[in-house]
Amino acid sequence: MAGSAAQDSGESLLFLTDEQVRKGIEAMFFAYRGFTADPDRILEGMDYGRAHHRAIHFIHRSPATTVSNLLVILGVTKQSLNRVLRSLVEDGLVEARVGKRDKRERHLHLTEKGLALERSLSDAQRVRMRSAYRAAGPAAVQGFRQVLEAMMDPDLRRQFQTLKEGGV
Amino acid sequence: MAGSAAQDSGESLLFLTDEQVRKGIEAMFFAYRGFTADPDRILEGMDYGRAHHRAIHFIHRSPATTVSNLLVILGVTKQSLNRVLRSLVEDGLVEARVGKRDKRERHLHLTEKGLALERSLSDAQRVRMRSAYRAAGPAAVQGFRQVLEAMMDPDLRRQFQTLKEGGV
DNA sequence: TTGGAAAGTCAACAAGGCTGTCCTAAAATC
DNA sequence: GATTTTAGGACAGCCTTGTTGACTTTCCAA
Repeated sequence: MAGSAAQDSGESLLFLTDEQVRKGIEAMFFAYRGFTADPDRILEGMDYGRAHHRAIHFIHRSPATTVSNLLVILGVTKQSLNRVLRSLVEDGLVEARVGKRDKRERHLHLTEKGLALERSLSDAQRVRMRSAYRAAGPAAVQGFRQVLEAMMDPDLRRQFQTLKEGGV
Repeated sequence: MAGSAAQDSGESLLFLTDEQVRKGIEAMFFAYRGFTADPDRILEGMDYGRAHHRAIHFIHRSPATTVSNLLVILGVTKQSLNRVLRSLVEDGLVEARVGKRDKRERHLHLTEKGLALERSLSDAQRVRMRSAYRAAGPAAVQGFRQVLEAMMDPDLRRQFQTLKEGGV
């Protein structure tokens, strides 16, 4: 049966069969495993995990960000993030500077040591990303980004777009 | 350095700036959150989590699959999977039938109750997928699939492609 | 100036990974 | 026929990373 179109209301819907969608779901599952595999390998053995990687990534991404900011971006509870941040600060990868205007806030920065780990993690992840991009081609990459963006929760999409502008 | 093209060997590489790649990484992170959000909401409150969802998905996907098969696909240890399967069997969502040719094997099937939960989970996930696909358009969807496939580990890619053929 | 909200910390618990070990039954091999 | 390998299950204990609940410090506004 292969190409049986569930409904045939014009070619704009033709591609949306349950089969297509299910394949997309599984592709997402398997691809995410690959996506995290390289950093995971680097972190295993050190006392860190994926949670530390995420914190490091976004602190690098938005230096001087506050803990609350990070909470929103990462979507975890502050207690959960706190444990991760504490170990990073203790190990001298992250510096938490008390805010000048608001002393309740802690502004987060990577130290030299933190920057070095960040670089090794993101290098590993970029190698895979880059080779996937190269294999798929520029047009595919654009489609990839469009679908991912459409898949996000609206709140997260806004977060993503803010970061996007900030970084370009 | 921001936008410096690391190497400039023709326009086929030009788009691969660090910025582009970093955005892809973050898009992947945020999109995966959205991807899992709906099933997670359904499962919370029940005694189940994402691990149960994954097992249910792939048992539904490949009925009569064995425990070993599932281990390979899910990429976890048998101890970890066993805990999940045990609770699903106890609760009457999954049936484990002793193999006829090889009595050591257990062939896994969803019961009516299991099928019902599978349906509600995959419906929720498909709604989001479908609307992302619709928003991005057919060409984008193809690119999306190409990049995801290129991002997988070769072993996982083979797993994925096997499932893909089986299902069409 | 005081009471509430916001930012952050500490403690304890749960899910779901992991390793290691031991066990049975069945199949495959010698 | 005896031995080894394979499929699967069970139990113990550990780690990471989520969660809630209770607490302090700081800020701001009534």
